[in-house]
Amino acid sequence: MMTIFEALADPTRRRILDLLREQPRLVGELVDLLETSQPGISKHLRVLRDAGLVSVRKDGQRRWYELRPEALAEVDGWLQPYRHLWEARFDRLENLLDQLQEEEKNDGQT
Amino acid sequence: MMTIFEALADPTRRRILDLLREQPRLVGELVDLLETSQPGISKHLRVLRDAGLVSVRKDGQRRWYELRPEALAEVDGWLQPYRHLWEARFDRLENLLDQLQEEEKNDGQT
DNA sequence: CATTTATATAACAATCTGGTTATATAACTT
DNA sequence: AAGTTATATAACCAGATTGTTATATAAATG
Repeated sequence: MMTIFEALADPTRRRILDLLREQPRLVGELVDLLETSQPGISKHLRVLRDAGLVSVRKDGQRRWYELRPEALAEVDGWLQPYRHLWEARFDRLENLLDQLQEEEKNDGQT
Repeated sequence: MMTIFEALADPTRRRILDLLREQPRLVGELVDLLETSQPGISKHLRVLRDAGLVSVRKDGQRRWYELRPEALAEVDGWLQPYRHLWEARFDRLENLLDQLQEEEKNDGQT
């Protein structure tokens, strides 16, 4: 079975999630919005479902697919210990830029 | 070329990043710490390098691989518009649990 | 009831992935 | 200089992934 990370690796699946972020959608809507055959979309939806990223609700012959954003907390959790590392770097970059700007101002005054 | 999301899909590559989070490492160290052949590790490192997730520094015949955490900001950025969605859900769950606990307390008193 | 519609699954082909072994390359060591 | 060490790349293979077409299934419709 696919992990969340593998599920997110495919760009079409990420687009599906982006579309479901706005609202639940029928399979047919997603087929119209993306350029992949209906069976292709159904297969992607199954992967997303198995990974816990979406849920389905039956409505007669239709299927409403809905985002389950909680599933993304796992990715966020993995990312967590890295966050301060890149934020620290951006802070340092910002400081450097501030400093350069400061120096330039001083140059202008001499 | 592989995107960051594809690079992160492989568990061995995620472990490499986790190890580099602590400190820069030589290829040989990673080979010892993970159970994959040296060429296997080198191939993963190339993928990570192409994705911008690590950088290399030559040191004689050795190569120090170092984490480039800024690259992960892209993943964080993709995740960003989802964050409030799952946080809202967790908040609601918390409220529900509080409420249940409250009701239980009241039941005890009757 | 026959037909159409919405979706899922099967079967298949092409490509990609991740691993391995063998080999190349360049830098140390003796 | 010859041998050893660290790493990268080539060549290859098995299995996975993604896409397609054909088909199954169940619900809606005339």
